[in-house]
Amino acid sequence: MPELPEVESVRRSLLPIVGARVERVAVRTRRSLVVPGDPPGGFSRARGDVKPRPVPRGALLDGATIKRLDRHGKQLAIGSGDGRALLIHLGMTGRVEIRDSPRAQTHDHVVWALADGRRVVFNDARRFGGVWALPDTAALHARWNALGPDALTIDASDLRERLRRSARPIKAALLDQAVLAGVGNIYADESLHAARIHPARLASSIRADDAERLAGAIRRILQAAVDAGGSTLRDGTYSDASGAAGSYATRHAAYGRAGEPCTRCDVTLVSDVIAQRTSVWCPRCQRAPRCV
DNA sequence: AATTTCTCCTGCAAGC
DNA sequence: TGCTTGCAGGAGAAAT
Repeated sequence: MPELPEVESVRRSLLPIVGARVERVAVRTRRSLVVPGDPPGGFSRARGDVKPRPVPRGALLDGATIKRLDRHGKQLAIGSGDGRALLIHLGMTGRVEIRDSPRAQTHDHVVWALADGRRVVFNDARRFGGVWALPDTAALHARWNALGPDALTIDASDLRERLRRSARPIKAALLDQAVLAGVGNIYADESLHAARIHPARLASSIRADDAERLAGAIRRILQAAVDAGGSTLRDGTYSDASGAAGSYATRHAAYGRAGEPCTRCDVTLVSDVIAQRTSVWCPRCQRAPRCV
């Protein structure tokens, strides 16, 4: 499942399309696309029989030259340089691929045909992801300003300030993109394990020393995962734009390891649902809060 | 206002 | 072998 390291790996692997011109765009699944004027939450979540609006010419960068690739948290922006941008959420199973072959694949939803013959494809089996057509830089800034700071550079005092007034489990707060942008279920469990913090502890109980360990763990783990090209799980769902898998899954200490020994103390890792997400932790290293 | 629950969707694994 | 069932989960909307 793509989180910050996977999205950053996708961004880097897409760099070879900077400078290319988009000749034409094919929308195969309108529901994976949101253009200005679509209902809140995107066309796919509209109630009733809402007729999809046509996609305005140029909204998907057709005719434009790709100038920049940016990322904030788990969101990727492909910009044309004149302010128009494509904002891409990978959701659970979303992929952006550069292909030489024109052959369509199952779950291809949007295809950008470049003037040099390559194709950039948004493919998403589970369709939790999508592409947002943004008309100008203000639209992109509005979306990204609504998110917390990028997790790769979070500092301890900022993190603590953001958690201080929250009566949720720390796990829920870390998954909230308005608190911190980029952490999902894998890296939340990895960071909490490294920082020795129980996932059910109240966010407001995080003290300065906890925040110091947690912010440091988040930055260190995310950077290591970026360096490894992200986490490709056994199901193989994730790979970058060139099809390369990431190797960080071999270094997971908590995620997916319930029932296995803790890498730090050998005690068997346990698992339960916290904040509506399967969570794995070490009952010795990450001490439980009183009422759990 | 803050927090939790519901919902979307498909592929895969386990069980019979 | 082929069916059913359960599970995985990001994040917006709806409910509490």
